[in-house]
Amino acid sequence: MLELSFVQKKYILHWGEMGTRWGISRTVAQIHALLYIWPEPLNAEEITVVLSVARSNVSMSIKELQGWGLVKVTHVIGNRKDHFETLTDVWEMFRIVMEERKRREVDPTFAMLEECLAEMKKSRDSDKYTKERLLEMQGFFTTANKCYEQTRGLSTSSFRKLAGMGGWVLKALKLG
Amino acid sequence: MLELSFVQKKYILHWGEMGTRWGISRTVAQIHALLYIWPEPLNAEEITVVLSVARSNVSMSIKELQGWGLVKVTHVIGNRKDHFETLTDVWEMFRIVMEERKRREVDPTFAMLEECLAEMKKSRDSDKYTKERLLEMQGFFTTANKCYEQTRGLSTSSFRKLAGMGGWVLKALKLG
DNA sequence: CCTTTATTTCAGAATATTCTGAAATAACAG
DNA sequence: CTGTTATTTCAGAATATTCTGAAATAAAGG
Repeated sequence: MLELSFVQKKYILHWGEMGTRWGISRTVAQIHALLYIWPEPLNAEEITVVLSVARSNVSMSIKELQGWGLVKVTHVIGNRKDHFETLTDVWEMFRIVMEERKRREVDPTFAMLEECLAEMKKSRDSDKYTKERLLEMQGFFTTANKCYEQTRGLSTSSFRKLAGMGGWVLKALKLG
Repeated sequence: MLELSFVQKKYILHWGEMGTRWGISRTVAQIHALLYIWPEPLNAEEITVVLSVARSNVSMSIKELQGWGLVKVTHVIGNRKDHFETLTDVWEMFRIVMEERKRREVDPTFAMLEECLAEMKKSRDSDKYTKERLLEMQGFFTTANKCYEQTRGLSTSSFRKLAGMGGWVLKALKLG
């Protein structure tokens, strides 16, 4: 019967901890970790047993992971239970999380800044300083977003190649 | 008496919301937002009043922000209260946060992976698949860290310049 | 249909986090 | 020293989040 080794437990527990520091619930992060290190797709029942959490918690957490696009359903022949698996490509995983967080947090912040500046204009708000700060923040987000756009589509191998090259930033800056 | 405009409130509330999504307490994020858009350093009492939170909460939250290196104490002549201010350079702020999160979350994860792999070696763990996954994860962190090292020291102006250039990643890859 | 198995939903319990208020401590001025 | 002002600490209240268990719903097999 499916049982975790010492190392596997360690990895899963650590991942759960990290999750909570980034606004992801412990169980969600643990399930993701489990699927990542487990060689075959697992069904909800198995996850329940291995992580010692309620069946319903597994159900909800998997929904959450599916919402992030990190977990997919598969089926095992001769077994009608849903089985779940996650990506093995970590860079791809990272890319997906970035994309989602951008959509959920960065875009709304962008919109908020836009609204604030529009509001100031409309009401002829004379607060120079606040306006300046809002513009600076908007500028940062715009610039950061441009950088992101340039790297979001990179394949794992391009990413590795890029990182392997020393000082490409300086090279790029000189070329500019 | 120090009072917030509609736009200022909107900005601060939004920032508080965003904070909670990234594991930062609401008050901590709000104080940071307030200091960011306020033209002069504020003392704890003023922050208490403006944000309607307990004096002690302000005290603890400022400690937290100082721990992140995002808030500094200053003094106003003729006033012995501590006054607080934050950076105006957003890129610098971002850099500081990245550096801290790396120290608090990425480095320990690195260590954990190292420990797991060492443990597997020592106990002659024959679980090929888990080992493979751990190595892949370690590889990702190593590569990501290299990328980070290449950009951590960039000044705001270099950062802007880089973002302004189209397709530097591709250029850099060709040069590689 | 009816039975069995699988999954989801959701109210409220359990837990974790944040925040408050009171008390302790510190810093200063006279 | 002593009184006053400023700051910090921390137990527990308030709140927010996560998780459970029971009940509802869905899906499949006969």
